[in-house]
Amino acid sequence: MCISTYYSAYAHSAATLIFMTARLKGDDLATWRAFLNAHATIVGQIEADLHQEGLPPLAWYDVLWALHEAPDRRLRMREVADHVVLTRTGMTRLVDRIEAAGLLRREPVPDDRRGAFAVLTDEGDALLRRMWPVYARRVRAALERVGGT
Amino acid sequence: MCISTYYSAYAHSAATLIFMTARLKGDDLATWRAFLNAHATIVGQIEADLHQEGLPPLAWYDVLWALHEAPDRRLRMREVADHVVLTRTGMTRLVDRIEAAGLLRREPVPDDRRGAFAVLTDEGDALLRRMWPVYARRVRAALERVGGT
DNA sequence: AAAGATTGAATTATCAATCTTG
DNA sequence: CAAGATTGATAATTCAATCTTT
Repeated sequence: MCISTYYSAYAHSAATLIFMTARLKGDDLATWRAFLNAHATIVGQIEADLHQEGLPPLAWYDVLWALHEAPDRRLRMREVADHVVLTRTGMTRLVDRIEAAGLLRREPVPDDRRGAFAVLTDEGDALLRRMWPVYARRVRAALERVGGT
Repeated sequence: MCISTYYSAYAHSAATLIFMTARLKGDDLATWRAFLNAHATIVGQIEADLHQEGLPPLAWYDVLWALHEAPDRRLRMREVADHVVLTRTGMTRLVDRIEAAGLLRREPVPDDRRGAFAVLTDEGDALLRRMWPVYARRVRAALERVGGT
């Protein structure tokens, strides 16, 4: 199994993916550095493409996508932070910026007056759809290079 | 082949690693999200461990390690930036901090008076060796989980 | 007191402009 | 003018402290 499979919260989906890995020699360092290189390269390409097209960075995409997938297109602040893997405080500020751009709005939580929902707006949904092809192009290219179907 | 193999600049080494990947269905999005999750999780664990032990962050390790591997334990600023995958400007500041900590020193380049070398100091080498086991523990754990030798 | 979320101060990263040398 | 590297202004991230509600 490849590193990424184990940590996947998405491998359960209908789209089954099976990674088989054989390492002839157990050089963990080289394996890990290869992994880091792949990540930096692909993420860098995606960020460059988005910037080129005048679109927001990857972090915004992650937030918008998480909201898009959620029931009623809304998540608690805490849940957003968990999805995006960012500190709570960083999330507050990031959501501030995305909200200022009109891509999401905050709403109170009926049952719990401490909390706040982040809710995807129609504008946010529209932008998400504009970002997707740019994002997907690079991901697909990266995966084709390694021999995917 | 796994994503990471293709992008590896290290796969040429004596420690041959062969990743074979088969995806039964071509769900690139799920594959990619698995990859992102793996990266965020493992890097987060390493950073947490380093902080716990009172050691510098991963970025410092990357710089020190690159210098350690280089001939005469030195690299041009540009070369360091390439190894670590960071902007030139960010590299200047990062090297400033590491230099202030005494872990490396700048030296002029004989042939090219524009340039500067970053040279690993003995203190830097010593710290690198203290960071290594903390770093390696997590990497090894991550790779064992996916069935490596 | 603990959980959810925000704010202020300090660190770190990014963008454009600058300076020196080739 | 292009390459190597740094600097200044700006934006984003992190840490600790705060505020409200449970």
